[in-house]
Amino acid sequence: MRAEKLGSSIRREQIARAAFALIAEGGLKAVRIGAIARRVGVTPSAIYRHFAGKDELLEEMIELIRSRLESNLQAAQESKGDALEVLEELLARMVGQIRENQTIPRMIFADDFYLGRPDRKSRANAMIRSFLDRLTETIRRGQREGQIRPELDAQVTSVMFLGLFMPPGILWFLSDGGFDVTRQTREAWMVFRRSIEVERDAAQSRGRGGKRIAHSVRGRK
Amino acid sequence: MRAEKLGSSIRREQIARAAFALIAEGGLKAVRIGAIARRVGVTPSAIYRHFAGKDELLEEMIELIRSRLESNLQAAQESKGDALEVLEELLARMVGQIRENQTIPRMIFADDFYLGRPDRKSRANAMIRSFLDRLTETIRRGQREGQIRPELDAQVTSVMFLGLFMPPGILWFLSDGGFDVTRQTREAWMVFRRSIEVERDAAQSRGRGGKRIAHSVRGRK
DNA sequence: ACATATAGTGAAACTAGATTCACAGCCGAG
DNA sequence: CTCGGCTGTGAATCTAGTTTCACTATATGT
Repeated sequence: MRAEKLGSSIRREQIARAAFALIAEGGLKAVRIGAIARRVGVTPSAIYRHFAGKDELLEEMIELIRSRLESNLQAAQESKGDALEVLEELLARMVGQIRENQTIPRMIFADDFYLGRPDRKSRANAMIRSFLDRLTETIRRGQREGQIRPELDAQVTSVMFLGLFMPPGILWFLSDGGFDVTRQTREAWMVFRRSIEVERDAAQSRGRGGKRIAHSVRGRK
Repeated sequence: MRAEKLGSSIRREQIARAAFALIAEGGLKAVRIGAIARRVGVTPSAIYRHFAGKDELLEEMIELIRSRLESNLQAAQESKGDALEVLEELLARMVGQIRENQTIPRMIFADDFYLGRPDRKSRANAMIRSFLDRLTETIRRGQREGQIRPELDAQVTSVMFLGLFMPPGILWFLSDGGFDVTRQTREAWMVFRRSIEVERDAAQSRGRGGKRIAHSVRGRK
C-alpha cells in the first residue's frame, strides 16, 4: 500500500515530530530511520526525499530544541512580573518540558551526538551558555531592582537555578515517571528563592544590622 | 606480534580500565570491543576470553561505579565532622569524580544502556535512590543535632544537593573542561549551606560571601 | 488531457560493529 | 617431555542499521 503523497514541508514536520517522539520513548539511540519511517507511515527510503541524511535530521532537531528553549525564555520574560516571578515562571515551563519528553537533557547527554563532531558539541555548549546568559541577565535585573541579594554572583546563581530542575528530571527519567518532579521543584524553589531574595520583612529592622526573621520563621512547607 | 599471555583476572581489570578511559574520552558510544582491544594491546577476539560479551563487561562497569559511589559516601561519612561537614566533603569528592572522568552521569544518560533493558534502568535508579537515601539520612542527622533547619524536607533537600554538582558537571563536559566546576560548586555550596543551616547567631550568618570558609573544597581549577 | 516535477517504493549495496571459530603458542603438572 | 588447558590470533560470519538506485505513482498547472 502506497502512502499518500504529501508536500515536503509537511513531511519534514511529521518526520521531526516522529523523531522527537522516539527520543521521548527510547532516547537518541531509538531514533532510527526505519523507526521514523514506520511511524510516519512511509518506507525508510522515503525519508531521503526530505532529508539528505540522518545528520541533517539531527541538525534540524537541535534547531527545534533551541527554538523551544528560546520561546520558554521569551514567554517567561514577557510575563510582566519582577525577576523572581520570571524565574518561577521559567522553572514551571522547564518542568513542563521535562514531563513532556525529556528531550533536551537526553540529546545533550547522548554521546552519539558528539562522537567525532566537535562542532556539535560546541553548538550545544553555546546553546546552554546563551540560556545561562539570559538567566544571568534576569538575575542582575532582580539585583538592580532590589528583589535579589546584591552580593550574589549572578552567574553562579544561574547555574544553581539549573540545579533546581535537572536532577529531578533525571530522577523522573530513571524512575519512568514515578518521581514527583512537580512537588520537588515546587519545594526546592521555595528554599532557593528564600536563599537568594532580599528579605523584606527585615525592612523594619533595617539600618540596625540585627537579627533576620526570614530564615527562622516563614516555614510554609 | 603476539600479546603477552596474562591471567584472566589481570586482563579483566585492564579491560575494565580501558573501557572507563574510553567513556571519559568519548562516552559510552566509544566503548567498542575493537577500541578496548587496541588499548589493552590485544585483538578484539581476545576480549571474549575474559568476558562473555559486551553486556557482561557493561554489568561489571555498573558494579564498579556503584562501589565507587559507595566508597565516596563511606569516606565522607567517616570524616568525623557534623552533618554539614559530611555534605561538604561529599560534594568535594563528587566534584573530583566529575573532573576525573564524568563516568557516572555519562553512563546514566546513555540510552544505549537502557534500550530494551528495563532491568538496567531500574538498577541505575536503585543506585541513585540509595545514594539519595543516605544523603537524606545525613540531613536528618543534621536536623536532629541542630545544624540543619528542622522544617526542611530532608528528601527534597537531598535532591537539591545533587543540583549543586550535576549542572556544573554537564557544563564542564560540554565546554571540554573549560567551565570552572570547582569555583562554581564552592560558591554554590556557600549559598546552599546558608539556606539550610540553622543560624547560630544572626551577626555571623549575614556577612557577605559567607563567613564560614569551605574546608575541603580545594580550589585548583 | 498531458507533461513534469515531486513523492513513494522495494531491493540491493554498504557500514560498523559484535561475535564465532579453528588454529597457534605458551605454561605448568604429571 | 609432553599433555591439557589456557590465552591469543586472524579470518569469517552475523546483525542492524543507513543509504542508493532504478522504477512507479500522483498531484498540479497549462
